[in-house]
Amino acid sequence: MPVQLLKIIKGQSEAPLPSHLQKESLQHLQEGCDHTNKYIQGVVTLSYPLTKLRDGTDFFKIVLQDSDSLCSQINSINVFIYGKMAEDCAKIIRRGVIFIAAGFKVTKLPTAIEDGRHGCHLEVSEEAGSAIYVCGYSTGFFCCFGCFSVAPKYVYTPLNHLKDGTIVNLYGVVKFFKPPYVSKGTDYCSVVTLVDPSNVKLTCTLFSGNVDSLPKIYKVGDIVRFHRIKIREYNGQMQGITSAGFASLTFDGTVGAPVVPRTSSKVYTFMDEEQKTIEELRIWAASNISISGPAAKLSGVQPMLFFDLTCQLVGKAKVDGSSFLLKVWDGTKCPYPTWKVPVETKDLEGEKVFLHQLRNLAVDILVYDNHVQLAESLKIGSFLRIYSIHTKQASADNEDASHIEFHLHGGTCYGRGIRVLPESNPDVKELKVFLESVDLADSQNMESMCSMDIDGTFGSVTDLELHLQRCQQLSVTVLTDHQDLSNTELKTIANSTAPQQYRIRAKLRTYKPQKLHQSVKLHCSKCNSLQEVPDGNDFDVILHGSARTAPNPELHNTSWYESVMWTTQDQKQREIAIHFVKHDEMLQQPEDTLLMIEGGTLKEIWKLTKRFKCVIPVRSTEDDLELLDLSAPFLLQGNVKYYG
DNA sequence: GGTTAGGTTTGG
Repeated sequence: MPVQLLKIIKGQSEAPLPSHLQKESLQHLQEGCDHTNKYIQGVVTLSYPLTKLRDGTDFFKIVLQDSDSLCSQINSINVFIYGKMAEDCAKIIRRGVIFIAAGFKVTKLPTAIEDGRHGCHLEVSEEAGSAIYVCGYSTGFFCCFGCFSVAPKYVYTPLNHLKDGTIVNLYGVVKFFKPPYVSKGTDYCSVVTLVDPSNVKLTCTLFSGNVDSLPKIYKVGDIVRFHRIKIREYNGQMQGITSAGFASLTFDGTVGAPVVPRTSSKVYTFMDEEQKTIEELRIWAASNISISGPAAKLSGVQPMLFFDLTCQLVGKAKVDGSSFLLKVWDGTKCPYPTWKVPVETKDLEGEKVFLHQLRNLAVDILVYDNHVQLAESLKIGSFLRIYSIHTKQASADNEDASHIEFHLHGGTCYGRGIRVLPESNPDVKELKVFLESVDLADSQNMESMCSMDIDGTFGSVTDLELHLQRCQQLSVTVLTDHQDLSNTELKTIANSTAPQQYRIRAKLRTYKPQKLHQSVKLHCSKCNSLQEVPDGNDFDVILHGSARTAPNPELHNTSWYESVMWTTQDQKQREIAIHFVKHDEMLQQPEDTLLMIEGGTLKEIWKLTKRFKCVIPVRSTEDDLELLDLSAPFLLQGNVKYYG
């Protein structure tokens, strides 16, 4: 955890500290106690110049005053900060700032105790897993808690408001980028084109002697925050260029992904406001930036195309002055025979046994010219993204079989280049899991699968290829409206907050309702359950069930209905009762009559609905007539059925 | 502080 600057409002840090941390007061600090989940907060009343210890470690000492116990006898403590944190803190800590530390070590002071100071001191370092938060700059000397000025507030300029000759701060979504490469001058260079909701593009040319201080962009759609970028006019367009003090943060552009900045600077401001900006830009980008489909896998390559490959480096070799060989794999099998670059075994760096095991899965990528220097520096086992690899189909003169070659040509057009991905990268995490699942023994028996006819007939087509082919097919149903919206991945939509407008292109897997009558459901407002409306068959089953209860003669002929009963002539000899409901103690004409029926079949009920106004299927209990199962209609009127 | 590059692919 680097040193972070927080903003202060009324003495409270605005960006909340990790919730597991509890504040510890100075009085309760003791050597040997567990302070894992504690933090200490106070005002810096003294700071000493940054020095080096005998072993070269940077060392920075401050005195911290516990603002909650100003009156108590012990209200301050020495804090020793070591290493990189010392260097970082020395840059930003002044008398009067609020200092918060977690993950500290409490050690007894070997020296005499000064007035009012704690008998112990705190030790803080990156190695010890400490985290430091520094809140609010104070311009003057010590002042009372709660009246600090606010950390410098940054103003961000939308891309449509940029003016020549200014130095600005801005946010943008990466539309295009060239990963850092060695320029012909003294620096690394990275070209980044941004867009923002103003729909204005800005191409920035970023230079730095330190490759780590250039933005860590891994893919189009990443979001960046640039501080102190100079705006100039070039060829009639605004252009961004690094100025002194340029700093950047880069964020994954995926909606719903954690908002964690990728940065090289240990000290940066990042508050709730920034988090909100990133989340808003992600949602804007989701429907306004086309992110080139799913990343290609080796199993999905075709001859004559350019693609970005996320892979692991398993071997490398110098070929000649202007080209360098990288052997990589991504766990999938290229469906074509691949070119093997001839190199002497002694020139090949990499685990020999592993390379042999991977002989059917690893591919040779030849990188040229300006990429050689970077390729040479790569470590075996590292995870890479190689941008704009060219697949070339070629047939060797002395062989009949054609093969596919992978080239990373010289130059940086279209973002050609190589980038090392950290293990924390989500794509790397996914790749690692996949690589671990690959059965190498199995892959070594794949020689025969490798044979592919020259005319391009598929010898072995993996599921993934089939999937890709399906995705590439034209849609049968084409939405003619909303052409202005670009397509959004379903994953992005699932992670977004409603309401939003999207356009999708997707493969139909299933649909509901399968039958039209299922588009209406029965709903119970009490238990909130939904049930299918029974079709004719279901109703018949319910009627059969209720027919097992014989009509109860005691319930016949009451003041409000007259009953008729008969037994069917068929073998089943069902008893059927029909109760004609009276109106004003009078029976009505059939077309005005409401009747109740016990023991009827579906067919018989249909017939009755043709003749009589309303039919209610019922059954007898000991002392009353009751409706059937509520999933059956309780009232039939002509063709209309009423459900409970 | 200045230089580099200033998006638009394919030779090996």
